[in-house]
Amino acid sequence: MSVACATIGGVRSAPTILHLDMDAFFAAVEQASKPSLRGKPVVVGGLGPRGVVSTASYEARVHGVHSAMATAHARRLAPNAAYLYPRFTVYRRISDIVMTLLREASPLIEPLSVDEAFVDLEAGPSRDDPREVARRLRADIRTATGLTASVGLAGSKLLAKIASEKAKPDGLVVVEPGTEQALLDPMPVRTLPGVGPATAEHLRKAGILTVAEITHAGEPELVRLLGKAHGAGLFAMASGLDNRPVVADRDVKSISVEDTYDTDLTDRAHVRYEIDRLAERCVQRLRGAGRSGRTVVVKIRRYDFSTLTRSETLRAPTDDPAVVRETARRLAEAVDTTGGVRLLGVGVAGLADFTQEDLFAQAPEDGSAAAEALVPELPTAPPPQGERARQWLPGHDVTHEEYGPGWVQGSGVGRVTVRFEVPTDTRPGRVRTFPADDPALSHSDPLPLAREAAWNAERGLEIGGAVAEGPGDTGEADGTGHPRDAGENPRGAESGGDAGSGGQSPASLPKSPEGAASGPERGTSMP
DNA sequence: TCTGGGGTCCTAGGACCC
DNA sequence: TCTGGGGTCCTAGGACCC
Repeated sequence: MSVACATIGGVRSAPTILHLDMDAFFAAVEQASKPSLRGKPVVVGGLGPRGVVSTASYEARVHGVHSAMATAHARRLAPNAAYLYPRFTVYRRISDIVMTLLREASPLIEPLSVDEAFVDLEAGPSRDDPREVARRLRADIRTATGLTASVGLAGSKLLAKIASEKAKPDGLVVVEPGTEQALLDPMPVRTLPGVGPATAEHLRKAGILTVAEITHAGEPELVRLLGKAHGAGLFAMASGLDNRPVVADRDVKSISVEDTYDTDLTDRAHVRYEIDRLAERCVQRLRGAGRSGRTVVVKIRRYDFSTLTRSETLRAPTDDPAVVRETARRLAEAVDTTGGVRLLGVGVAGLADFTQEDLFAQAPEDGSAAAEALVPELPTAPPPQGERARQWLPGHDVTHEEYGPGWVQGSGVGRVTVRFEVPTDTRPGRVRTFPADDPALSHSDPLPLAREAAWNAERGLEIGGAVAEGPGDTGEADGTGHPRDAGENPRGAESGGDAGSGGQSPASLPKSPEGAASGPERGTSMP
């Protein structure tokens, strides 16, 4: 922590901690990419029977749709919204731009997710008023991406975060030193980080509903109610005492992958097949990060949502697919899965900093294991379901030989509907329908946003895809400008949502070999 | 139509060691 | 052969966050 600033009671005397949060990030990116969706309700998330909402645009929130809600529920609330699978590669690209701009304000930034970060302005080069820095940042982000961000400025992380929440959407809120407690006192306990449904219920039973009531109860009472760490921490927060520094470069501690299946897995061979594939994906990500790990973890969620984990710590770290697979298999096989399994996961923890090349150091009993490990054994069970149709996921990018670039609006019963428009268009593009197996239609890379392309050019950066002039020009002019909701950002996920939860069960669709990180994956949409 | 995916941190009991 | 006490590692589960 910088020494340049005096602190009083755990809060700086100047509002030099900045929290930035992009507004309805995934949905906003989709609207920037797809002119026909601007001003309209957009919901991004899993689209399958067990999908949940990652992000709803403000137009969709008006109807009561919010993050972490079952997508099926959202469809009932907002049947006319556009429902799209996430495009993580695009979000990450935009995120990189935003983080770059933040780092220019101060090298001490702590990203919390793709769309959110703390910045310690005390560590930055600027002697300007933090308010001015924040104003400039918001303007620069809008220039570079076309998207809006909300910013909170305060003397602590706690208050900066609360402030950015109040600032949404597209605002800036500064917590002036000295006003902290007056701001906190009337807020519901759920406002504090670390207070979720369970803790809130605990507190409610003790008659504690607001932050002020936490401080009034006193620290011993909180410790009694919630335990040492949680109780004491919460009491400090409620009292406005928050010394947590902004920490850059937090180290990853575990890497895991998981899939929820559209229908429960009941067959043991099928479970084993899926465990194998998850282990493979997990190791790919592990290796991609240049890491290895000692502890293999298997996660199983049963038909009744009861969730259990089994883990085993190896003698040495590994990134050997065979070792992870065999360990995961063994752990999974020791669990009673009669009744069905709705989710399986494989993870690796206890990460070490190197990629394990020395296969002999970790070979299992079987002497041939080292050799086998070089050629990862593929899952042996047959793919559970037959034909692999081409997958046209709503929201994902395609190109037609004749009509050019566009995106999948919907698919089903052997057809796919495409809207031909590109981010730089100012009017909605035309819609056309094709046979699902039309050879003229193919998947394509996402195009840069309109502002993104210009920003990249200005900085002399390579663009992730040519800026296309869209052939599909004119279209229905329907600009229904729904009013912007001044409402708050719901708690819960703005990230996550693997496209995979949708449509077709992951079981029936082998993952793209390059792993979970990118692009269209699996699932089909049957509207 | 219930309830995603990727993480972090904390607790608690037992093993094991000194 | 009345058995203390502390530290660390491992495992499992739970709460929480985005």
